[in-house]
Amino acid sequence: MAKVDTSLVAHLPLFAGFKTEDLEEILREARSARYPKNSAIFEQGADAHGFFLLLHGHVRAAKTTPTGEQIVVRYVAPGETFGLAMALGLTQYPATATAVDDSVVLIWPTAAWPRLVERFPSLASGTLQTVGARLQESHTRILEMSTQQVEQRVAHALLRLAKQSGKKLDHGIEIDFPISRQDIAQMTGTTLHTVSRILSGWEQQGLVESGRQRIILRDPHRIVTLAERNPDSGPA
Amino acid sequence: MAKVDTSLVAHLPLFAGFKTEDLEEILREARSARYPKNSAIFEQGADAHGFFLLLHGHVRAAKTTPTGEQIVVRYVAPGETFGLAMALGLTQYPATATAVDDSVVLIWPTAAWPRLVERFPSLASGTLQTVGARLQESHTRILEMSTQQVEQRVAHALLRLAKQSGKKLDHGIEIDFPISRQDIAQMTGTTLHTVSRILSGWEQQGLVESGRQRIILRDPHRIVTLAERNPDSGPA
DNA sequence: CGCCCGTTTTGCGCTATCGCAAACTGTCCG
DNA sequence: CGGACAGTTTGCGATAGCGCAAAACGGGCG
Repeated sequence: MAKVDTSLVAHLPLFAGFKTEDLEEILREARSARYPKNSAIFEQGADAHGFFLLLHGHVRAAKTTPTGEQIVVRYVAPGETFGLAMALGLTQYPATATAVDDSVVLIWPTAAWPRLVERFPSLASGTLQTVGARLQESHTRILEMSTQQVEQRVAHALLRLAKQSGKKLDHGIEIDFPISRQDIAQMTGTTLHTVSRILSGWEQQGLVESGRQRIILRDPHRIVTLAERNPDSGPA
Repeated sequence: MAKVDTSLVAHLPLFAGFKTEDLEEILREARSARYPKNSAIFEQGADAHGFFLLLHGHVRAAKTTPTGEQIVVRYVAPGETFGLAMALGLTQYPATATAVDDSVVLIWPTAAWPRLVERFPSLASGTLQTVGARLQESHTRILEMSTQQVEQRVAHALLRLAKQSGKKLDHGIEIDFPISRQDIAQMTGTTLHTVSRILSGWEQQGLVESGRQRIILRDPHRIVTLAERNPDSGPA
């Protein structure tokens, strides 16, 4: 079991205000693991054996229906926690987590959570805020799906991804992990076909540059305009 | 400031395991208030001055877009908390809360939260579970909006309402508060017109009985079938 | 008791988006 | 270097559900 350096996590909001020795105590309970690109981290419905902190890479959390359709719940960026099932009172993971890039995580065993929370109550409050933020995002997403057209939703999704995991280039912002049309469709409640058509259109207008599992926002500002555009304002 | 009887809240999951005197200490920080039908409890964007526990009645939490469209985030039933903004790290309410029936609530001032969690850490864990459950519901809702047709979504919504706030009648289950077609549309991401058409159809088939802001599920079992029905199974 | 207003119902044309199918393409592997 | 394949593009017909408009309804209040 590798020793984990506190410097890796000390700057995270969740651990803000912790003393180095406390951090060490917390990290002592965790082990680290590496997941190669496209490998499963845990499966929806499996017993929640632990909770995770992503150190490197990118992870997709997806939910599957009984009939096999999938949606992407979220993409996890480095520094974020995931697989918190047990803290939320579940015994099984409600979604499947997959590494979309070579990824490194810290894993705490489920059993460690009650102990840690008792010892460090602020962990619970901190996690509460994290989960609260995710709840807000979910509500925003529901609002968007209820009131906006597909093009606007895709615009919002890309902007969010760019903000969370965008790499600045001189000619735009690149989303810093492999993401397919299908993935975007599953984030926005549409089909890969429609996403493809939209991106093709945007590409022609110079808004984006994209290829196989790769998207660069060339003109973020105009995409913001698109995202906020009232559907019936202005001509075609 | 009225004294609040612990027996009102002692049975709630959030307070399970609390000693009577602890409960009294917690309740001492709260005051109760009554909101008549259709009155606002707090507005989206207003400073979060407190958090709430619903004792009697029913409350609708709704989110409004900049352009004025609304969605219903959820209906709050007696025994549930709402307006937890500050516990989630927000300083303003992310939604508007309205009493849809004459309602009675307990209100804790925002400032009491840090004190209470410090004194009773299990409040944080308990709230975490509550919020976690809501997050799951949100994800389920997103999944439904992404993969199901309107009729199925309406079926699911009504079943959920019936489960949460259904009153058993000998000829079915009645949703125990006033709810309009528009409300249901805002819960399922559609229009009141479509909801009206669907309910009309169901009424003819004897699945429901409904009227002005009133819905009775006459045949819950068949509605469950509808909700689970694969869109392309069976003829029209 | 009758009026008024919010709610519900219903018709009809429209279109955004899906669904299917087929062709295309960039990458990785052998 | 040449598949083979996953991912992408694109065309085209079908349709669920929207948007608008108007009428019917039902309850509460003066």
